[in-house]
Amino acid sequence: MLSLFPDFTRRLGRCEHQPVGGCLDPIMTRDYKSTVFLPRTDFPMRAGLPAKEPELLRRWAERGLHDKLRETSAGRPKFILHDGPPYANGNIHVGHAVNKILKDVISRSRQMLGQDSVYVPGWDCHGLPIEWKIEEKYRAAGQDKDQVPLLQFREECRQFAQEWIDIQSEEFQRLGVMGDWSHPYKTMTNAAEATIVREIHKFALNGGLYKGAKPVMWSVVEKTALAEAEVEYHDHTSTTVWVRFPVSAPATPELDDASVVIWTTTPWTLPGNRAIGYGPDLEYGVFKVLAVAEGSAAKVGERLVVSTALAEDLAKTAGITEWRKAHTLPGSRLADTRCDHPLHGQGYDFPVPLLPGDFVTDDAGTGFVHIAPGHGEDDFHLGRKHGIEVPQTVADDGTYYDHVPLFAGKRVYTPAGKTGDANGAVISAIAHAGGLLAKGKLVHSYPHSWRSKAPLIFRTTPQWFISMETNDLRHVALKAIDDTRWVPPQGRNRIASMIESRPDWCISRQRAWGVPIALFVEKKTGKPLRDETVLARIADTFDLEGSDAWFARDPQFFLGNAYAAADYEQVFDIVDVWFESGCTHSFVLEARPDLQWPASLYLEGSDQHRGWFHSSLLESCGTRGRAPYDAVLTHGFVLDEQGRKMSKSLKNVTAPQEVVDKYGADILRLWVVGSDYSEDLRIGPEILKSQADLYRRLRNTLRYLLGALADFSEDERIDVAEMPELERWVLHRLTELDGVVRQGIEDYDFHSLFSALHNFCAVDLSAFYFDVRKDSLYCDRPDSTRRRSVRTVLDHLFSCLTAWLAPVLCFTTEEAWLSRHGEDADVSSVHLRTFVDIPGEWAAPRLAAKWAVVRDVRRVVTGALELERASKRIGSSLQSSPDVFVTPELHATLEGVDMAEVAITSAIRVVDGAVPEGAFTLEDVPGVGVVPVLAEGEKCERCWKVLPEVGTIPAHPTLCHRCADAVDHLPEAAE
RNA sequence: GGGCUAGUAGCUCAGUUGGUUAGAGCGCGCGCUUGAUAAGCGUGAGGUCGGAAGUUCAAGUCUUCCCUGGCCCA
Repeated sequence: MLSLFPDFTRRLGRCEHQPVGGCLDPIMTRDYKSTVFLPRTDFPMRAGLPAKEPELLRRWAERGLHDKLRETSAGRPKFILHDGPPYANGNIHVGHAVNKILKDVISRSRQMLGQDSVYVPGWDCHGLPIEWKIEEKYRAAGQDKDQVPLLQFREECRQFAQEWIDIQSEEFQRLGVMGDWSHPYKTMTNAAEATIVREIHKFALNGGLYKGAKPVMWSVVEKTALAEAEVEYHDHTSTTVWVRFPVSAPATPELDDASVVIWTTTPWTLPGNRAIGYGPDLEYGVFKVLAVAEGSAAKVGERLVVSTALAEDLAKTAGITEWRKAHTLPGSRLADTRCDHPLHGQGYDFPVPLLPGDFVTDDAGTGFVHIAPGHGEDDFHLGRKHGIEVPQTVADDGTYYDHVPLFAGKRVYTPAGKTGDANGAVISAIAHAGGLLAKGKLVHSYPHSWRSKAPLIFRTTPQWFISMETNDLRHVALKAIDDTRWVPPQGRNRIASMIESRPDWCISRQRAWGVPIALFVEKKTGKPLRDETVLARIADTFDLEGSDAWFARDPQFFLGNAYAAADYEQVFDIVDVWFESGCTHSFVLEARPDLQWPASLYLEGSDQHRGWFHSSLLESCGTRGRAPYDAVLTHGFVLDEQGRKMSKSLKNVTAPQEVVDKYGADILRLWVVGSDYSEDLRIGPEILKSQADLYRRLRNTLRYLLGALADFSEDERIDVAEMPELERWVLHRLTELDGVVRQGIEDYDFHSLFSALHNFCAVDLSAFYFDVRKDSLYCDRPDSTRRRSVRTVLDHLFSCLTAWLAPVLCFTTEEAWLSRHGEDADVSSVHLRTFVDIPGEWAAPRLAAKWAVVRDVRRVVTGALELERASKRIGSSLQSSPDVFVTPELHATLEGVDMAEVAITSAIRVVDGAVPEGAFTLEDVPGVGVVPVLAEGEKCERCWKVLPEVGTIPAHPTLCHRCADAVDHLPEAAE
């Protein structure tokens, strides 16, 4: 017998590509390679996802997969993930992608868990940013948008929104997001607008809605309020003044004959002063002036009250050269003291109380803040809290109203945006009255209009509010927070602390693109008309004509015959877009028969604790008494690889469109579940590359299964009881993973679910099970129990893995599924399946414990072989036939286990005995030692094992017994 | 400035009520295989657990302070 290998084998390998007749060896061996059952599949190793994914999307669309899903899952318990609407403005960014992918993974998981998971995407359409875009267009054309008819302007906004909805819809669908894309919801449809106005009316009817006032950023140049986003900050030089407010009613004797000193950068707000704020935790001093510098406005002998920490500064500024601290007072002692206004006796004769304010600090000024409720946020809230009226002093053009004593008609800012005469007039009047202690200049950051660049003022304007106290809204909302599941649980605190402290909800905006607060206010009483017939007529008209009707129709149409339009003022304010999106639960969940109220889940970025979660909660609690959701899940924000915010200037932006084009959506989806989205997520080139690596492992696992399962037939299937232990161990692992998968879905913990699956594919399957079973798959007789067992298990693996991975790798699993089952399958999409119902008999914990030991022993063997390889004594592990020395306990445990098979050696000797000197051991596997031994015999040309029997079979002189038998019983198909 | 939150190997993440030499997967180096081959297997190197101080027999884990990020407010 000639020793034909390894060279001969290599030659055979090369012969593949030559004409068959030309390479047969003269001594009539066969080309046994063709008798080996190698994996066969058309599922490519390289995915080509950017091209493949659109094909699958087309296939799903053609076959109406979404509708089919709805049909087949009719009657199942519903899972309703209610979509938070993105704003219909601009292409999607990676933050949108995270949000939508996460929603999709959750929705699909629930579907495959056996629920009817209906996802209806939606869009937020109204609001400022779209309005700007349209305004910009007119400005660019040199037109004033105020000249454009309102309805035409709104129509352009509507079209703009719709254009972006179409684009975003495409982009979302490209990510594989499954939903009712043919019937999304939009806040600008007639039905939505009608429902929104009905919800406003509910608040009007239940008394929650009231007309009040609120300070807003106001441009006197443009005569309009500005939203925060329209404001930019620039340096501005302000005139600052220190002003005495004589104490008129001291609550404590130390304040007798003293004056409280305030400091302000806006002297023009002093006519609007109604109180003084102090810091309850600050320390104050009463100082008696003993000497002053020349020209100082301070008077020797007077007593001034200021914060101790700022006294020095004041003395310097006011030219006080010597003073004595008469008393030290904690802020709390100032309570209930009243002062006079510095212009007392000239029309400013109201009391000026001292009020505690947490916002008062001793960083700058005097530790006292003059409170003008009409001209500042803190001022307004503090005044409101203490029942102080809000004086209206400045008109929309920046002049004092006629009713303002001394200063009527003076200007804060001119129509050109320059400083007017108001400051000077106020300062000189106070100086004349003896109230001015000092003045100066300050350069500081100050709000300006983004458009005119003119400085802004705070001005109180009439607005509509929803009361947090009427109908006990605050408490109802807090109770609703308690009754909701928050994931992660910190979300509960976050939103609760906001609800606890938030002021009433200002829902009015002076804008054009949105839903009007469609009410009539009776001129005589100032009260909104609460006639249900009229309100219903308004909403019903909106249903038919949209909210444009409010602007297009005669008000008498809505009022009907019962009221005269002349007696009522029609409200044209637009409702806050947060109120609109806070109503989605009504016009989507309640309106659609395929959905249900409340939602199972709301899922957005953590900023929505102040946004959509918040407004939806208040809206629903105010009208329905509970939250519109059972659970709320939040995710973090997407940062770059260094954990920095993405920005164009840093050039660290990752665009989802680019990821999809380069890697495919499945990679992006993998990244989402591979990240801990309860915290901020990071993305960038390196992270994407490693996700692509993870993907490759999963794809190749599916590919190997497909190849090994080629032509699998039901006849091959074998009962669990007849399977080898190794196969039963795999089934046990499937049982465990099934638990991990279901728990992960329940906890929305996809990261651990996913790493468990990946680990399983990499460690248990690829590195162990597949590697061990290649021999059986490639070389055993197809009708052998062992090979049939393997293929049965591979079939289960394929079935489980494709289902478990389908919610994440929605494209790849479908590709694999179709590759296996083709067009003929009863189930034409992996997404129409549910997770496999794992038979109870698969669980085998004791077997698992045993095989953990087997794998420990295996590690010692592979470790020993590695040394052999390193010293070039062997290459393939099949060239070895090691001796394994084990303790008696281990020996008993390994009873019945074919360690040669497990360790992929040609033979093995497991010896019950002490580890000999020089044997290979591993520290963490005590009682096991391996002595390498070269395998004896010849190499079987078919299975490559080195066995003594090779050469003893006359018909097949180069084969082992098993292979000779297999070759003699080749199935016809394999020939 | 306030509320919430994070910082563990190059990357993504585990680290239970404080308890041995801090783990996994990926990537990386080396070797093997060439019958999963732009694959597969084995093996190795990599961490002062953001920093400092403290509590303790013992700290990645508890306390305080600081640094660097993120979201929401002011």
